[in-house]
This record gives sequence, C-alpha cells and structure tokens, in this order.
Amino acid sequence: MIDPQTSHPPAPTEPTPLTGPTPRRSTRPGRADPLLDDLTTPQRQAVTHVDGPLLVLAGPGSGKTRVITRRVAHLVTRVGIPPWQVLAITFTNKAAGEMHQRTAELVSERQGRALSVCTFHSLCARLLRQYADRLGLPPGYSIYDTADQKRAIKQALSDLEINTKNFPPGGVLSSISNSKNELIDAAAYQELAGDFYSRTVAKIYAKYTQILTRNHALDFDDLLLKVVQLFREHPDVLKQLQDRYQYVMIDEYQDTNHAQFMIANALANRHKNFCATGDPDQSIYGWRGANIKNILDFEAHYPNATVVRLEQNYRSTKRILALADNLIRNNSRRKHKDLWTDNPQGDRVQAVTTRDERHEANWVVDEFRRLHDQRGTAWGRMAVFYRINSLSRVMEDALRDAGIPYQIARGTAFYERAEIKNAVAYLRCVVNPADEVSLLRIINTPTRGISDKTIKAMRAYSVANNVPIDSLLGDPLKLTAINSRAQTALAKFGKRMDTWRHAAGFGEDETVVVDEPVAAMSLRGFVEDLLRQSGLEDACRNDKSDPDHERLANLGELVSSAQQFEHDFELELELDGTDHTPSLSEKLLAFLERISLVSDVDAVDPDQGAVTLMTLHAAKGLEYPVVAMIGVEDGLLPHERANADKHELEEERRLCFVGVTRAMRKLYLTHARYRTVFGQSNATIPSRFFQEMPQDCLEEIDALDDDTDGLADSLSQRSLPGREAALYPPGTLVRHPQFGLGRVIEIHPTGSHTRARIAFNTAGTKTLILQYARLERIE
DNA sequence: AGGTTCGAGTTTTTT
DNA sequence: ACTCGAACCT
Repeated sequence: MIDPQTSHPPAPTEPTPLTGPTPRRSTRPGRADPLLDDLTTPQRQAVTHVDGPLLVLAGPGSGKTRVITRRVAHLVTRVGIPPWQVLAITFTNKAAGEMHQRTAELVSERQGRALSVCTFHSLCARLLRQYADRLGLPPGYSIYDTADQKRAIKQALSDLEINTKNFPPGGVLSSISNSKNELIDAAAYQELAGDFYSRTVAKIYAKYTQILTRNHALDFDDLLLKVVQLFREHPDVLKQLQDRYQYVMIDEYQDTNHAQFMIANALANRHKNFCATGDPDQSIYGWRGANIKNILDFEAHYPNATVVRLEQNYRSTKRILALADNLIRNNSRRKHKDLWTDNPQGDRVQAVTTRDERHEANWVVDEFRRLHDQRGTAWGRMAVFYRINSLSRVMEDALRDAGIPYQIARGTAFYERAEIKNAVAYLRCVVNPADEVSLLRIINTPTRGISDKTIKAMRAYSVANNVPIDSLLGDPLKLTAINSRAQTALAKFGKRMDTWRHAAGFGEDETVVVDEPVAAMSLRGFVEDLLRQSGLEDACRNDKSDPDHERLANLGELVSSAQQFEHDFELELELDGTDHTPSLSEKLLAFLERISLVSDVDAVDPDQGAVTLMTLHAAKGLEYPVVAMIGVEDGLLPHERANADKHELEEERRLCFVGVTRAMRKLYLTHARYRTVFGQSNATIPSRFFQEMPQDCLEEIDALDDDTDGLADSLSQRSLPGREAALYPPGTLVRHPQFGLGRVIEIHPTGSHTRARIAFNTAGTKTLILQYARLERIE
C-alpha cells in the first residue's frame, strides 16, 4: 500500500541489506536520493541529522510525519544503523501503526519488522511483563482503566470510612494521578500535605496504593511509574535498554509528562541520540499532567541540541492558516513560528450563528449535503469537531436522520459496555485471581446465589484477616457469617474459576504442566467457552430489555475481536522469526493488555467513506478537507472550567488552534444562541476566540432565520433560486427585520438556496440565505 | 434474592 | 436528559 500523498514511489533501489557495506556516517550531498529529493531544506536537515540531540519544531501540516519516517529510513538504509536499535514513541496506537507502516515502506520488509514503534504505555506494559520479576510484579497484573480506578477509590473511601460527598472519587483520583505523574508516591504526598484536604487525600492515596497492590493491578500512571522505578533500581536493565535503543525518537513531545520525560531521558542519556518532535502550540494535555516545559526547555536540557523549525504548511489554505496564526499569537507561553503556505487563498472561514443545538447540527448537515451533492466531496473527507463528547449526540441524530454515513471516534466505547466489561472482568479474573475489582464485578453476574450480604462478609473477612479475597472461594467455610447455601454457591463458583484457569494454562501452583489438548485450545475457543459456561451468553439471550439482542451481538463481536487479535498476534510472532508458538496463556495476557490500552482515535478509519465525529483532543494529528467545529461558545470553547486560569485559557486557545489547523480547504465555526444543558435551554455567548481571528478571513453567516429543521424544506425546494437572485442584483438597497438597512454586495444561487452577502449599515457584513431572510427591497 | 423505583449527580478533554 | 446507586417492595 502506497500512501497517495507520497508523490514518488518508495525507491526500488532499496533496501540496503543488513549485512551490507560498512555503515556510512554521512550522505553525499550532490547525488539524488529518493529519500531526500522532494524535501525542503529544513526538512532535509532534520532527516539527515544522525547523532546528538535534535528538536524538530513542526508547525501544523508541515510534513512532520514524513520527516520522521524518512529520518528512520535514512538512519537504517543510508547510515547503516541496525533497525532494532531504533525506538520511536508516538501518542496513540493508531499513530504508531501508521508510522510503522509508512516507515516500513521505505526500508526492507525485514528491517521494517525490526523497528520498535509504540506508545509510552505499550512500551512500559511490555517492559513490565519482561522484567516483572525484578520488581516483584505478578506477570498477570491487571491494568485498571478509569472506571476500575474509581471503584478502587470508592473501596478505599469506604475502608477508611470517608464520606464520598466531601471527597468525590473523581477529584481524589485526579489529585493522585497528577502526583503520580510528578513521581510523588503516597509517602512523599503525605510529607507535602499541609491542609486537611491534602492530608485526607494522602490517606486515601496510601489506601488506594495498597488496594491496587493487593489486587495485583496497575493503573495507567503506574505503568510509567514502575518503569521509572525499574530504571532507578536496576541500572543493569537500563544499560541493556540504552544499548539496545541507541536512537530514540519521541513524537508529540509537547504532550509528555514528567514521568515520560524521565523515561525518555533515561533511555537516551547514554548515547544522546534523542530526537523530539512536536509543537508547543499544540500542547493540549496539560490537564493530564503533560508538561509543556519539556519541549520549551529542550535546549536547556540539551545545550548542544540542533533545532529545526518546520514552518511551511502544506495542508491548509492561506486564509485558514492566517486565522490560526492570528489566534495563537494571543498566547504568551510559546515558541513563535512564522507559519506560511504556498497553497491558494481559499474561501473565508464561515462563522455561523444558529438558533440552538438542533438547528446547528442541521445547518452543518445541510452544508455537508450540499458539498457532497454539488461539489462531489466524499463523506469521508468531512469531519465535525467539538469540545465535549456530549455535543456529538445531536450531531449524530441529525446525520442519521439525513441518512448520511458517519463514524464516531470512540474506540473505547465498545469496551465500556456493561456486557463487554463483564466478559473482560471474567478474563481478568482467570489471569489474575487477586483482582478484587474484577472479581466483585462478576461474582454474582449473572446471578448465582451470591448475595450482597455474602460479598460484604467476604470483604470484611478479607480485610480483617488480611487474606486475598479470592482465597475464600476455595475455602468458604471460613465465612461463618453466611449460611451453607451461600457457602455452596461460593465453592461452586470457585471450582468454575479453577477450571477456566487450568484450561487457560494458569496452574494454581507453578509446577502444573499444561496438558496437550488444553494447550491446543485457541483464544477464540476459550473466550467462547467462557461466555457460554459463565452464563453471560444466556443472560443476554434472555434479556427482555434488549429485544434486538444487541448485547448478545456485542459478545459475539468480542469473540471476533479475540479471533482477530489471535491471528495478528501469531502472525507478528511468526514474522519476528522467533521460532515460538504462543501458548493460550500468553495470548490471553497480550489480548487483555491490548484491550486496556485501546484509545478513541484508534477506531477511526479514514477510508470508511463516512463523516467523522470527534473531540478536539482526538483530532490532533489528523487532517480533513472540510471541517466543522461546533459549539464555539464561551463556556464550551474556552471551557468554563478553564476560565479562571491564564495557563488553562491558553491551553483552550491551543485546542482551538489544533481544530482550526486540521482543516485543509473549508472550515466552519458554528455556535448556537441557545444550548440545552441538563435538559435546560440556556442563552450562550459566542466564543471570545472569534475576536482574536482576523476579520478578513471570516465570513459571518447568520442562520437565525433559516429553516433547516425540515419544516420549510419542501417550500424552499419549489422556489427558483435563479429568479430570486435576479430580484436582488448587487447594489440593491434592502431592509432586514433585525439588521436594518443594508446593500447587497454579491448574490449567488447555491442549489435550493440563494446566498446574499449584504453590508448592513450598523450590523456589519453578513451572508444570508435569501429564501429565509425576510428581506424587503427599498426602491 | 431479585427486581423496581426514586433521587442524585452528571459533562471537559484521555493513555 | 440520562445513568447509576441505594432503598424499598414482591
């Protein structure tokens, strides 16, 4: 597969075999090289940089991915660096996959496979499995997502008898998470805690850590934290890794947090071949602990660093770029770049005022339909961005009603469904018996006679005697507080779990050798059996609240995804050349790890031929010819929670900048006069960011009088746009009920509508749709 | 034991 | 408006 954007074929003269001539440490400048031919001077400078620290400050659409992939290919095929010495870290799994593929196209198949391209979290998960024994980690540890974390926090709160009112789990969790990212553990947090709130959080933090340890579980932050710990406590491991990964590249460096900074630095510290790419203006994860100073202070950390600025934009029109540039100039905490482009001027960016969120969604849908029907723009080339997920709903409804294909970038949504979470919890329990959060989730799901009372008794016993809760399944007689019927139910369930565990190849004691027929079982088969034997499948089949058996279908989908994963995983190992057939237990471990680390954008398929809906955060790194940003209102963008803090406001501005710069040709920024929140309609104010955009790049569209709710659509179909236009030639003096007197500047029919640009005396210049604007001709 | 109803909290963004 | 948990009912 060749990227259509790559205008040249991936040089057939390659590859240079691994066993080729002695590595050359320089390239010959005069000779044509397909890796360098079509690059600009700064791009080439970045690509041909070999040793020593390098910072690439890449503006939006400046060909950053191309530079990274070319640089890897250059290192491998021109300089002669063994591909397995190259480590490239990206922000999402999808980005990793794409980068891996695009790089692999430039080198030999064999070399491509030997490259390491992954995210920080997947790298860490892998290292922790590999070096589990060094840290005393159980190899089957669970990775807790936010929902699991909240349950653990709630458990901590109830163990400590702390009121969830004053200490909301979410808030406590984010305090803990921020601390972890700063490498502050529970003990250090306690030291720093001054006020009552922090002192209490310190207690919860300690308890939470204890619960996770007891459950053999790590949260997302722990993945990073434990690797930092691994490097600190085991210098030999670090040295081994430093020598293996001599060339370290980190993309989206502006979004790395302190822990990630420590990991990257530790890895690159020995050889100093550290290439960071990113753009401080696109740093949008500060709330998650990302430290923009990592990129701003790069040169201070590496005084001899080479810095390359990529300022030419290949993506957007002049107007879109100028609008973005003007906006971002309002930030103070940045490294200025002179963004420019050779692309055409393009249309003005349309700033659209609509009545409410339904009207807004319908306006976007109508406009997209017009572009599709009249200009032949494919659905897959259009996208809608919003600040918060809840805005997707109206948009979805409108697209569905209009019969337009769409996809939502919510890769994790599937795994958040209750039936899927249950199934996954079973799998986790099989792999990790100590995982109490997962166990409690499924112990009576579907119901099997284990009541809340029984569960309470189990927890009480487990806490009082400091024994793992799962041990009670094998020995329920210890629980004197419950009746014999409950004890039997527990024992039966314990037996069931043991059978699965054995089938999966996880013996209770390490000496158990897996039987032959068991080892031959597939991951798919195992998941299927588990769904059937656990009763999950029957529960879904008999679920009366789900007549379409959607849940059952989802379970089927999980089986398919297990099968798909199994196939990919085996293929991967096979291609790796390692002569090793993975056992069921290995496959299961890897499958669970994958499930835990999927991200929202991972599900976006650009070739699906559907309009794509996503949050501004998920949009980073993507581009679309047509983009509509909805809900561009104060309180939403910038978000109200960011209003107070100057830094947070700057982050909101960067978020807006990211959204704007995704657009290649057409951009719409819409806001609604009234928006319904919690079922209550509230008046809104257009985003203050509008005032920071250059007016000559904007076109204000007033859609307040449009009828895009479908009622008058049939009427407007009948009107003749051409004739209407003739009635209002440019120069005509008109009166608008709201805007007063104005003069028509230009007028043109567009499909069923006629648009008129009118300069009003007091209300400024607006573009109105003639059929809806109740205009009056003044003679 | 299991289902139902009622009330509270929810919505910022995510690996 | 919608989801989740706790109390309450069968």
